[in-house]
Amino acid sequence: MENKNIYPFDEIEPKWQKFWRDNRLFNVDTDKHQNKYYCLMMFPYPSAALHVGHGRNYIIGDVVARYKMMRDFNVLTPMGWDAFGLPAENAAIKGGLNPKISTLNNIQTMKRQLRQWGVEYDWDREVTSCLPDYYKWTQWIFVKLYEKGLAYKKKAFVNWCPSCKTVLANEQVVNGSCERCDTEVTQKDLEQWFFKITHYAERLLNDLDKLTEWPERVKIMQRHWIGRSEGVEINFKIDGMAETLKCFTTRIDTIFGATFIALAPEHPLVDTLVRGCKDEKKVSSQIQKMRDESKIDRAQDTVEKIGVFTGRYVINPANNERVPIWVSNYILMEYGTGAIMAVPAHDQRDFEFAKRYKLPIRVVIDDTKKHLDPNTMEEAHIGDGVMVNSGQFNGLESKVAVERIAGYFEEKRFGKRSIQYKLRDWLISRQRYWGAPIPIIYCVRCGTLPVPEKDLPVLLPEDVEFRPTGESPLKLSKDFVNTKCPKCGNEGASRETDTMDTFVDSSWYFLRYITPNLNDRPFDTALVNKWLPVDQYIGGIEHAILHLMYSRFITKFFSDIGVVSFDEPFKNLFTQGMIVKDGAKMSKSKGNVVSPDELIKKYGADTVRLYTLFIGPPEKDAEWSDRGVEGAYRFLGRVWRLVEKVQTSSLRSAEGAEAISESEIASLPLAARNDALKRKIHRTIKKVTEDLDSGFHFNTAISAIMELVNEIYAVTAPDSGILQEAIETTIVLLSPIVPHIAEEMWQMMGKRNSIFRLKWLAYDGSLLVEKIITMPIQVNGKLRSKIDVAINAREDELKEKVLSDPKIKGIVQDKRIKNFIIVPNKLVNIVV
RNA sequence: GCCGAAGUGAUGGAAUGGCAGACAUGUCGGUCUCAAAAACCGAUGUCCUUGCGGACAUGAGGGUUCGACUCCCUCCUUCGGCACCA
Repeated sequence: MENKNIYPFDEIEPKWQKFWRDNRLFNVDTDKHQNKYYCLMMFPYPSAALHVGHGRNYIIGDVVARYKMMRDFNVLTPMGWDAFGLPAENAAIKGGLNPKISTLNNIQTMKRQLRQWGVEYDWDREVTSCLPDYYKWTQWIFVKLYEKGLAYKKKAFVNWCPSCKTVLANEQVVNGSCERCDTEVTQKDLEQWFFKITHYAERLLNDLDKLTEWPERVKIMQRHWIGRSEGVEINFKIDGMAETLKCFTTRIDTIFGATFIALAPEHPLVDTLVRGCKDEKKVSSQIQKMRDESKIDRAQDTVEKIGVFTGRYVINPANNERVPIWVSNYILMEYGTGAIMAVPAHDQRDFEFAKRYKLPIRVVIDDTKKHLDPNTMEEAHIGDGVMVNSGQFNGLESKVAVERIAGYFEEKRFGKRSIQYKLRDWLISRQRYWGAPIPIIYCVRCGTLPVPEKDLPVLLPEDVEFRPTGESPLKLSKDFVNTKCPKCGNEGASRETDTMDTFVDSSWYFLRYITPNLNDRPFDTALVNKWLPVDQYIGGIEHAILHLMYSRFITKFFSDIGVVSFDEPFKNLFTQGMIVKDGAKMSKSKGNVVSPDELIKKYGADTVRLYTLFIGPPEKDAEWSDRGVEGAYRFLGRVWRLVEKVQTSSLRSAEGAEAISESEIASLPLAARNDALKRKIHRTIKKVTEDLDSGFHFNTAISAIMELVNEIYAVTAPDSGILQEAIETTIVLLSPIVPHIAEEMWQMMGKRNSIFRLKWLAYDGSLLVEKIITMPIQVNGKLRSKIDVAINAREDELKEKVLSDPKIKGIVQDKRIKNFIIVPNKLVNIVV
C-alpha cells in the first residue's frame, strides 16, 4: 500500500471540488444564453449506488462540459433523478422500506458519489421525478394529451400471476413463470391508458433525416422500430356471415396463392366465427390456450407455431375461392389488422404452418432461375419472379403485379392501398404504486374526466400499505380512490388507480432543467426556446429506441400545442458502450459490480476518470480491469513529477545521464531536439483537440498526451522555455479529463486563476511538418525497405532514390517493372 | 426469431484503402536498494534462423484492388434492444 506516495490526491481532490462549488463554476445564469451549450447526460434511476459502469456516462459528460467551457461556451450541465420505478416498490413489498424514503436515500448516496468523481453539475437545477413539484407537470402532460384526443383507454393484455394475483413486468417473467412463486404466467386483459404515438409515426420517421448528428445505428434502429410499410388492406367477405375480415398485406402480388387466413387469438371476430361451429368447445379451449401464452415468447418466434381451424371460410375476391380461416399464435393483434392472408409458397412462416397442418401450397410467383414445385419445395420463395396461377396477371413481373393488382383491387372496391406501421401506441398504465398517478376521475354521472389543472398534482398517498397480495396499494387507499366529481360535485366519484410508465417522467425532464422551480407552468417557453435543442445528449445505447422515441414524441406534441418552438429535442447524440466485467453487464445479482468508492479512496478520482476514458473507444463496450487502473495511476504520478522537475529544468540529467534512451529525439543534436519537442507539443494539441471535437476519442487523446509526456522525459537538457511550454500544454490538455491534478499543478506552475477559466490551446500549423520523412517502400505490396526523403520530393528523384536502394535493387534485379505507384509523402509500391 | 453492433498479441486497444500491433497492462531481464516498494532502462505477435534475414498473422472462407483490419458476399461467435427493468 505504498500508493499514497505517488501524489497527494487525497488532499488535492476535496480541495478543488470545494473550490469549484464555492466559485460556482458550473452554475449558469440562463438569461445569458449567447454562446450557450446545453450538455445533458441521461439521468439515472436511483438504485442503491453507482458503479463504474454508470460512471462512464457522467465522466464523459463532465469532460465535454469542462472542455466546452474552455472553448468559451456558456455551458449548462444539470442533473436529476428518474426516481419512480419498480425496484423501489419491490423493496417496499419485500422489506417494508418506504419507496420515497429509500429512493431519497439512494439519491443522497449517488450525489455524493458523483461529487467524489469530480463530476460537477449546476445542482441548483436538480429535478427529482418522484416529487410532487415535478410529477404535477408529468400529470399536466397527460391532461394535455387527453384534451387533444391523444390519450385514450382500451383493453390490453398484461402478464398475470394467478397465484400472486398481480401484474408482472416482462422482467419478472422468467421462462414463462412468475419470478417469485414460479407459477405459470397467464395473460389478462385490462382497460388501460395509451398515448397515441402512432399519430406521429410519419413525422418521427421522416424527421430522423434531420438528425444529422445522431449515430447512424440509432436512426436505423428507430426506422425499423417505426416499421413503415406500404401495402393493401383487403376486405374479405366471410362466407355465410355479414361481417368482413380486413387483412393487410405488402405482397398483394401473391393474393392468388392465399390458401388460408390466419387470425390472432385475440382478434375481436374470433369468438363470433367459432360460435356454432363443429367442435366449438375444443376449438375455443385451444384458442384460450394461445391467448394465455406469453406475449414475449410469441413475438420472439421462440414458441412453436400452432393453430386451429375455425370452421369458417372467406371468399378470396381475386378468384372467388373459399379460403379457410385459422387462428394461430404467430399472428399478433398489435400489428396490421391482426389477421393475415397466408401464402405458404411465398412466406416462410406461412410455409412452416402449412407444412405442419398439411394445408395446400400454391406457387403463384415462379423463380426465373429454377421452376418451383410445391411438392418438393423446402422453403418459401420470398423473392421476385414471374406471375403464374394468377388469372389475368399471369406472365407479369411480380414487382409490376404489385402495382397492377393494387389498382385492380381499388377499382373493384375489394380493398384499398394503405400504410402500416410496426410502431404501436404507447401503453402507459401501470398497476403499481410508485409512479405518477394518472390524473383521471370517473364519475357515475359525468363519465371519465381529467383532473382540472388547478387541482394538480394528484398526490400519491404516503400512508399506504404494501402487501404481497398483488393489489396496488392505491386501490386499497380509500382516501385516495374516493373523491368528488370535478364537474358535478358528486361525492361518489373515484380516481384512476393506475400510475404512469416511468418513461413518461423521463420524456420531458430536459425541459424542466431550464426553469426547475416554476410552479405555475412546467417550464418557461421563451427561455426553453433559447436553450434547446440540447447541444449534446450523452447516454447508454440501451436507450436507443424507447426513451429517445418517447422524448421525440413529447417534444413534437409540445411543438404542436405551441409551448416549444422546436420539434426535435436532441441535436447531437452520443451513445456510450457498456462497461462489462467478466463478460457481463454489471449488476448486483451477478455480483460483478465494481464500486467507485474504494477505487477513489485508493487511487483518487482522477485515476478512475483517466482509466475509464482510456479503457477503449467510448461508444463501444469495454471490459473493466483493476490492473489497468494502476497504470493510469502511475501515469498521473509521472505527470505530477513534471512540475517538481521544471524548477531545475533538468530532467534526465537528474536521473542518471548514462541511461539515455534510444528515443529518436534523444539521439538528435540539441537544437534539433528542441525543434522536435516543439513539434510534438503542437502535434499533440492538434490531435487532442480533434479527438475531443469529433467523436469523443478520449482513448487516443490520452495516448497522444502520454507520448508527449514520454518525449518530455526523453529530452536531455532542453531549452527551458520549450520545456515550460511542453509541461503547461500537458496540464491544459489533461485538464478536462483529470481536473483536480490539473488545477493543482496549474497553481504550482505559478498560475492564479482556475484552469477552467483558461482558453483552450491553439496549435501552430507551421510547426507540424517535418522536412525529411521516412518513406516505406513496397515491392508487390510487401514492405521491403525504407528510405529518408525530403518532403514533397519530385517523382523522378524519388524513383531514382528508391531504385538505387541496395535492398530494393536486390529484390527487383532485372525483373520488369510493371507499375510504380507513388502515394505522395506516404508510400511507394513497385509492381514487378 | 427480428433489428442493431462487435470480433486484431497473454490483456485493453491503435491504425477506416497505404509501414498491422501506437499508447497502456502483463510477463521477463536489468539499474538503484541491506531488502522491498516506488522510479528508471531494455525485451516481448507466432514460426524458421547462431546471425543477417525470411515466412505466416487482424473470427472462418471467398471476392474487388498495385495494395484490404479497413470495401463486397457467405458463414461462425459474442454483446445490446425487442414495447411492463430503466
